[in-house]
Amino acid sequence: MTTPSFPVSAIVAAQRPHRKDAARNFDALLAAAREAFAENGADASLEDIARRAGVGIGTLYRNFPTRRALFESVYADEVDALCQAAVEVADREPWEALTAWLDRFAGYMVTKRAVREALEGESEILGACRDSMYAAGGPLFERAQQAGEARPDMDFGDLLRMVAGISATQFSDDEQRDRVLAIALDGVRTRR
Amino acid sequence: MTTPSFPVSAIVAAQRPHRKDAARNFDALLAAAREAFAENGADASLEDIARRAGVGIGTLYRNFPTRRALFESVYADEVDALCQAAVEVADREPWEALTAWLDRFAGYMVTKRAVREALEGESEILGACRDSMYAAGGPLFERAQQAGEARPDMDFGDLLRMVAGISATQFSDDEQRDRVLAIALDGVRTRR
DNA sequence: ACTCTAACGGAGGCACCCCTCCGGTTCAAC
DNA sequence: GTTGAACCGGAGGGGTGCCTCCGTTAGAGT
Repeated sequence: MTTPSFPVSAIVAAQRPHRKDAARNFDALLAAAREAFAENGADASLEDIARRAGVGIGTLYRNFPTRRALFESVYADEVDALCQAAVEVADREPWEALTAWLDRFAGYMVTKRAVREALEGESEILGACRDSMYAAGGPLFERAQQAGEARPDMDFGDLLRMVAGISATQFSDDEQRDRVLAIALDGVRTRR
Repeated sequence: MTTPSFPVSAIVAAQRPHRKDAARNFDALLAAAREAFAENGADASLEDIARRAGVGIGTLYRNFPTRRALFESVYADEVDALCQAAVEVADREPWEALTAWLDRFAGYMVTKRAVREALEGESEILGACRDSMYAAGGPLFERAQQAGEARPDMDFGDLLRMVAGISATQFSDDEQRDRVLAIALDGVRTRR
């Protein structure tokens, strides 16, 4: 949005320890945390995460002094992937590109309900994630607007929250989720 | 939906104790629980609820043996109010009646995020709540469909989840929430 | 091979929550 | 007014989570 976008996961990579065993533990912790956050939401037990990683609780705290620090690290590269997806989609027709990216975005939200909370939180890296996301998806939306495909009386933030809200909801099955999302996106599309 | 609708709060009223002090505590507990659930979601601390009600934890457990029992009782009359609103709105134009009711529904979702979870849970009274809600709102939607105002390729369950999802999301302000909701509902409306 | 420093793991103190149980209290019926 | 049944409050035992601290271990540089 305002900030230039760059791979937020680089910030995390910089914190990866140099020693071999330490690096291994660092990775195991991230993997375990990713699992745990997906299963139990953002307030998963830290002790459980250490257990899953086969690591002492002390090691967890040494690498990630706060729950938030761990949380941020976990999602940095998911956000990167999302940004990457925006690039891959850029050469399609405006509306098609936008919806393709939003589908991808929605796909994340289903399992990673925690990402959603991150969209609001205030912090160095989480802010960078949000900025990256806006920088990646925003232009897709604006292009659709300029092509006259998306309604002009809303902004990208509106759209993102709409999609986030819908995809975070529990549906009876994936079909229902897709159906509802498509209907809502119909409301975003310009009438002709 | 399938079950006939009747005031679910009557089920709760039947469990209110007869003795004066007991009845007072029962009411205080419900009020405290309503507050706590609104603030902290469905997993608010039971001990905190008892504290707020100025009552021992034992009293809470005597009246509501499980967290779920308390939870159900709290929301029964909110659901009743929602059903009542459907009646009040029934004499307006089909589309206008539907959106008016959905606005009311959305209003609940903002604060009472717990109601949303109730929409899925399985249990005697929670099931009755869901049925009541469908019985109240469903006809409004079908009327709009028959009037050619709402698209025919979706059902009331789709609509409810869409609105629930959007309103449960955190927005920067109420205006944004209303704006996004209106856009999504535009997708529900038949094109002309 | 040796060292010494960075990293390890988990015990332990604290806080919170759940739920049961029981001695004391209060209502209401007679 | 008396009385007994219904109701009360909260102490207490068990569980889980958070975070710190420190004796032990193992990698990296020489």
